[in-house]
Parts: sequence; structure tokens; C-alpha cells
Amino acid sequence: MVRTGSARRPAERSADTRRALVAAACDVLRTEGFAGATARAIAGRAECNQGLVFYHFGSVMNLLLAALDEVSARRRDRYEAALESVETTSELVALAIQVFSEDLDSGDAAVLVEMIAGAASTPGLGAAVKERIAPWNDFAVAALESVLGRSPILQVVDSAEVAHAVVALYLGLELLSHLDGDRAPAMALFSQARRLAPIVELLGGQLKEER
Amino acid sequence: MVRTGSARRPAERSADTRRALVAAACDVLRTEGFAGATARAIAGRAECNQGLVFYHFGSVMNLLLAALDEVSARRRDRYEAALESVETTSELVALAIQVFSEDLDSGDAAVLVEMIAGAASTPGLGAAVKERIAPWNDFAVAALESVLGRSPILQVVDSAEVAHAVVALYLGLELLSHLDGDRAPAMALFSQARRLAPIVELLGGQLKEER
DNA sequence: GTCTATACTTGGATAGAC
DNA sequence: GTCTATCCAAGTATAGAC
Repeated sequence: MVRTGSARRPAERSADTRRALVAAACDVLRTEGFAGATARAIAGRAECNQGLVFYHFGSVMNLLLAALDEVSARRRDRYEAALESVETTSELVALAIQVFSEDLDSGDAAVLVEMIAGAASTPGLGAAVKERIAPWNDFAVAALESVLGRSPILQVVDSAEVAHAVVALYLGLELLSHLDGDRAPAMALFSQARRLAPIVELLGGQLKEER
Repeated sequence: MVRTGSARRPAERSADTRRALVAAACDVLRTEGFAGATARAIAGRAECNQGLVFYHFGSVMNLLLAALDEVSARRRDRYEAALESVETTSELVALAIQVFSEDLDSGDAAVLVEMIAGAASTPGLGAAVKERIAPWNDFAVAALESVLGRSPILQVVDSAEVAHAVVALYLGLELLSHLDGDRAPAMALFSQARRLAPIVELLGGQLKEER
């Protein structure tokens, strides 16, 4: 018989606590920002003792990086799965909008932004965050190239640079939505993008007949 | 005879100190981020006593807001002056690139980003920052409308939404450049935009002959 | 107006009991 | 593994001397 709930085997309890702390770290980063992400605030949110932050992660910074890892891994999986089903520019735009919306709602984008903006305050944190951002950029490049692969549009724009712009736009929209406490402007932009996608498709010579 | 340097009339010394603290606050926000912008760090950078932060501004947060005011006012003046001489889309893009580059180099963009990202950690700060962002958005809208005024392009995109996207892109590019310690990707994007501007001009029916 | 000194608070981190 | 208690450093803010 396997017991459930809070009374489990030690190894499981430990894993539960780690998970709770990581989840709480994401939560606090989202709601209180990097400057508010203290050991006590996070442990309080996880409803566990403050000392456990240091027992499990050694330092607050390591816990925050673990939170960033968690978010990065979760999103990469989501992105890659979604990308499989995309072939046209319109579909890519729809996917991007879907994924952006999810990240704004879940707070994953906020975690990313707070860690990037907070990186300035701790030596070495910048490099660690940078490593964890790379997959997001790589995904954007891959997504663009999988769709624009043989399109003449690549003769006029560079996919790596467009990907960089898309990531920047993503981060900036999160900053503004979070400040406003209002996702409406981002959503309005998305619906414009949705309407414009077929036009880009046309310009790129990606009419359905040509595939 | 007017004395210069550090020995001046009391009122001038006071103003000098305030200016030094505001400048130091910008500097620290840029290099240490919001979380590193403490009274001691700022006073140290200004080479004055820590207690003067509270004498002149009452609290660290007020000083940071004064720094944001300073940056906002300075940039608004710069933008408005530059906007006067702009008529075509190509000119607008060139202006935007010029202004973006200046803000990345001077660190004004970093001040803005750090204050927005840091706003989450202090109740009430979000609203204060939001007020100070409004002019930036207003400028972007005015710039777009002054150029696209009678262009048919406004029948397919909304200038307020495009302006929002431009501001978001601006903030996102700052986040990424700052993390990378490298403005090259942003600059590469700018040069792409410069090449693409004439195409947009063409699509928008803004050929020189038509003016 | 500025400086020194200091009260008070919060946060990172560790030791030791359970 | 978790909790209590505690140390120490850093931060905000104020009082009082100059």
C-alpha cells in the first residue's frame, strides 16, 4: 500500500519539497519580481521552512536558476511539440500567438523577464541566464526556417535576425502587459498579426498551390 | 565674480547634489539593475553621503522615480525635436534607429526596463512607472501618424497597436542587448529595417512623387 | 546642506535539535 | 529532511553634530 499526501517516503518528501520550492520561486518571481524573490518570501509561498531553500539549493540564486530551468524546459517541450504541426506562415503565426498567450497567462514569460532584468544585479548571473535563453532563440530560428525554408523572403530578410526580433517583441510585450496588468494590447496586436499573416504568405510565394 | 566647482552658494550646492544623486541613480540602475539600486550604492556612485538620499528625496523609491522622470523628460525632448524633420517612412525608420541606438548606448533604455521590471516588487510603483511611460507611447503613436497620416496602410493596421509593438520591441531589444553585453544583434536588425523601409513606403503609396 | 553615528529591519546563510 | 534559533551582513531611515 502506497501512502499519498504529505506523509510519504523520505526521498519522495524531499522531491516534493524541491518541486514546491521551484514552483513557489516561479510564483514569487511573477508576482513580486526579482527584487522580491527572497528566501523567506519563496519558502512562505511554498509553505515550508526558509532553511530548506539553502538545504536543497545552496543559495537563493541557485533556486531562481532552477526555476528558470523548469520554465525553459517546459516551454521548449511545448514549442517543439507544437512546431511539428506547422507548415504555412499563417499556421506559424497562429502557433506563435497561441504560445505567446499561454506564456503571458501562465507567467512563464514574466519569470524569464524578471531573471533577465535581475541578472544585472548579481555577478555571473547574466551568463547563466544567457545559456538558458539560447533554446528560446534556437526555437524561433528553427520555426522560421521550417516555414520559410525555400521562400524567396529569405533573400530579403535574415531568419536569425527576425527570430531575434520576435524574441525581443515577446519579452517587451510581457513587460508592458505586466505593467498595465492588462493583456488586451498584446492580444489586439496578435489579432492584427493573424489578419496580416496571409498577406505575408502571399508575398513570400507560399500559396497553398505551390507546396 | 561667480565661484565654480564644489564651493558655491548653498542653493547651488543643494541642486548639484540632487543632480549628482539622480545621475548616479541612473548609472546604478543601468549597471547594477533595480535590485542593486540601494541608497548606499547610489550615494557611493555620486560620491556623497548615504543620508543625503533621504534628505533630498525622502526614500530610495522617490529617487529612482526622479531618475526615471529625468530620463523620460530628456528623451521626450530629443524625440520631439527629431520628429519635426521627418516626413517619409524611410526618414521615420532612420530616426527610430538613431534614437534606439542612442538610448541603448546611453543606458536610458536600461533605466526604463529596470524600473518596469522592478515595479512588481513595490506596491504602487507600477502605477507611478506607468504614468511615466505614457509619453513614450504617445510619441510612437504621433510619429507613426505624422508619417502614415493619409496612407492607405492605416486601413489595414492600427497605428496605436503598431506603436505598442514598437515600444515593446524597443524594450525587448534592450533586455537582450544588456544580457548579451552586445548591441550587434539589435544593430543588425536596424540595418535590415533600413533596407526594408523603402518597400513599406512603396506599399503604403508614399512614393516621393505623391507628396 | 552635509556628515557621522546609529537605531531598526530584512535577508542570506548556518548550527543543532528533532 | 525538516524545523527552530541564531549569526551576520546589508539596507532603510533618522538624529544630531558640524
